[in-house]
Amino acid sequence: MKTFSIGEVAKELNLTVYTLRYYDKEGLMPFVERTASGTRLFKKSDIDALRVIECLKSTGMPIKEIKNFIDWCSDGDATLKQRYDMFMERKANVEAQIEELKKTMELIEHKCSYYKTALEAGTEEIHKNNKIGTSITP
Amino acid sequence: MKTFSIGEVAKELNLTVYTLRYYDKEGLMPFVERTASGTRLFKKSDIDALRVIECLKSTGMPIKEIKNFIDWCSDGDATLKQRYDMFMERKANVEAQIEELKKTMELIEHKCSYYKTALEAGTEEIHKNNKIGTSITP
DNA sequence: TTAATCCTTATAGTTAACTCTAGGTCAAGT
DNA sequence: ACTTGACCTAGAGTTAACTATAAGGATTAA
Repeated sequence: MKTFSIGEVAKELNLTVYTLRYYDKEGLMPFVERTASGTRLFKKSDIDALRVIECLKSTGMPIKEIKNFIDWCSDGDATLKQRYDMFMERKANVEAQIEELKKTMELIEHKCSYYKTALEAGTEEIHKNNKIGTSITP
Repeated sequence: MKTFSIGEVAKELNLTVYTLRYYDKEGLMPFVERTASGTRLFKKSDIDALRVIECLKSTGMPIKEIKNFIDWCSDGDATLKQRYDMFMERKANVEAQIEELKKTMELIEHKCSYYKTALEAGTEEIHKNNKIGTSITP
């Protein structure tokens, strides 16, 4: 079976080898095998697992919690419920994050048009006697 | 004009007084006035400005960059272009973040259904002979 | 007036997630 | 044989963003 070096995996996932070794140290990759002399041998499935880890990371999940999940995976079917619950919670969490970003977007877009108008007028003064709340400070 | 104490502002914005003082130290609130004895007096407009700061923070903007923006605000009309460009860049950035989260969401949802099926079957084995790529490791 | 409850500064400590260095091993090429 | 470059570990250093502590000053309520 084809295997990959830590350098190859780092390139593939846009991570550094330092980061991968750090993840390993934190217990995120107990499944990665080694040669007799200690060099890591990554399988295709290990890279897939790392993609899942990156996915969880991108939801803002801290590494220690990701480790819990990895441990549950090693523990087998007894932890299916925990893992299901975890992903359901992640789902709700990501939905909330998207909503939050959409709210943020509204204010950002307001600022874009505020500055567009000001830029066209050459001065922010144009907004100064706007008292009806269409502008947001500053 | 009505003013607010640091404690009131902290409560209003769901921040701690430590955080607000930290922001001040980092130069994010040069507009906040003080009493003769040094106590901060926040105006309504200062709270609005802090909301904008929180908005920028929620886009993932580091505090040092937010400080640049605050400095530009103090510099007046000469910096309108920078500020406009900054918000346009933030807009693109937030759009990208939302897209990223939507991609993340797809994998998370896949995992939810993967574990739902496994949970119903009582075992992950149910997915083991699925070779057509509808499952994602682990 | 005295106690409580704010506020202040300066400075130290914490946490997460890297990021790097030093010193060493190993396999391939010249 | 030797050099090059990628790998290894242990452990130190970095950065951002808080978070807390110590020591003290001001304001209010009994």
